[in-house]
Amino acid sequence: MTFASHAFPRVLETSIFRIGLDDSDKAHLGSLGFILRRYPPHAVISRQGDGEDRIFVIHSGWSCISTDLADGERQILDFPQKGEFVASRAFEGEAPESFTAQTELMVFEAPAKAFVAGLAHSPSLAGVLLGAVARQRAILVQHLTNLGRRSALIRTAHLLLELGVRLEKANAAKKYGFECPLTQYDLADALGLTAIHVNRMLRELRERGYLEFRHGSVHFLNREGLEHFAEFDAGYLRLPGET
Amino acid sequence: MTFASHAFPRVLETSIFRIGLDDSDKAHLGSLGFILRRYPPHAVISRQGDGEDRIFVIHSGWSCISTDLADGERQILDFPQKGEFVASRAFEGEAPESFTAQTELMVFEAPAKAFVAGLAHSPSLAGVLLGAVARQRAILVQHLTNLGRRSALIRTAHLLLELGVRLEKANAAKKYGFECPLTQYDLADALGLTAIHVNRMLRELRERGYLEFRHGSVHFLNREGLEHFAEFDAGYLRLPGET
DNA sequence: ATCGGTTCTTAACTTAGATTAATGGCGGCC
DNA sequence: GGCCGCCATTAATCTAAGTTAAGAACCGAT
Repeated sequence: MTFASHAFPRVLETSIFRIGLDDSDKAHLGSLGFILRRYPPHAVISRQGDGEDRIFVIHSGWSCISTDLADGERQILDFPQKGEFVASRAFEGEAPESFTAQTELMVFEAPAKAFVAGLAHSPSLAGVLLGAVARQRAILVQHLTNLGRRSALIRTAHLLLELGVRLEKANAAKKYGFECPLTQYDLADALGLTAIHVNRMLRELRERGYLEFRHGSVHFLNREGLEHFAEFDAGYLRLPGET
Repeated sequence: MTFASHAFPRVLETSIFRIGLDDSDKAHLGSLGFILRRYPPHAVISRQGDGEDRIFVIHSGWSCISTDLADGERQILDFPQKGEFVASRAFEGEAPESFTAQTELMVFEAPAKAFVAGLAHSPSLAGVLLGAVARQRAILVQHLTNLGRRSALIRTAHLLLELGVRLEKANAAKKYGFECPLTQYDLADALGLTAIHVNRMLRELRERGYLEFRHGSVHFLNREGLEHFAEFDAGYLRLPGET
């Protein structure tokens, strides 16, 4: 009994894999070789172009998945949260994305090969994985829509609302908001803006009485109003099978 | 022997599913109930919010996948091409995206349930599906990066280069370019720009000697130069297993 | 306690892309 | 043939967001 075999089932309870698996599936998941690892802040866990063959389940801490551009800029694709899984292109081929820790980060890791091979023995696990992949896709699609067709102000609000809901689903939010160690530069790289403009947008949201983002935590002041203003509908964050 | 059972194997030869399947897998695929259907231009095949349970493989024609915004605008997510598959959220739950024909469109359709159930009996098909899903994700990720961090000019070039490569892989490109029935409004909705600005960007690309887009066809004049200018690297369009 | 780095904040100015408006081409249809 | 609707094209103007610059607040390290 390693540390991992203790902690892993516990994380599953609030994870993306919590729905649709019976005990034997979960036992099976536990046998796929997930081990718990720790990365320090700013550690690059996998770099764009690597031949990557691990899959990850977040245990705690913040990280980001990003593409790196030629001129040194980056586009952040997502901030995966506790219980969510990361497998940029683990299902074969080189990783077109980087995975970087932002705070101290604890993740469960397993070799992708073992994981994929394991799917053949557990149809319900395969189904749950497809559901999780579909949810990731929906998140990416909303992000893309944000960048393409929404104003900077709404875009910023939308991202913070989304993170709020995802953290709630992972039981990692507070009643009024959530802890968020992201800098305004991080937000800018996710939102396709400059950090200066993000600062303006946060001020605007504060002045309009929607939310405060100070000292590393987001505090919703008028969440319902904000959701309406940002045309935010959390439906896309629901897991298949979740009510 | 229906029409479909004739045409379907033939399309597979140039499709996303061409690699990694042996004859028995292909026979299995053929038994999943794919039928060939025709949709007229502008037909809405599935609408955002539908409980959707079909999956599609494009046979011929152009279509788009999009999200519809409250104010009547839309963000086009992708233009799926011959041999590629479409299954917005078919793996359970409601479709957060619309699927619309742009020209006359021929597609193979099958019930998602039968397809997903079939995966359990064919591990290699499941693996190939995961690969196809990973490629779709990579396309989406490039699109997102385009919107977030690239200029309108490069963004436009990048999209046209991508479509060129995808059509070549489907054996549907000409030596110097490809037929493209998209309007500048369609491009605008994909690129997060206005049609007027797309027009300016196409003129600019023409004046710089990179490409011409006239009378429904894209003609590359200096493809290598353009790929360099647009930082375009087709690696992300490769299928796992493809050389 | 002081220094240096990182992050936040604000103001002044510039620019890429949106908006508005107008024109011409082209194909379908009565 | 002439009308109508869609699409391409261009110019003039406006605005959201970027750029540059410069402090202030905060933090850890010496």
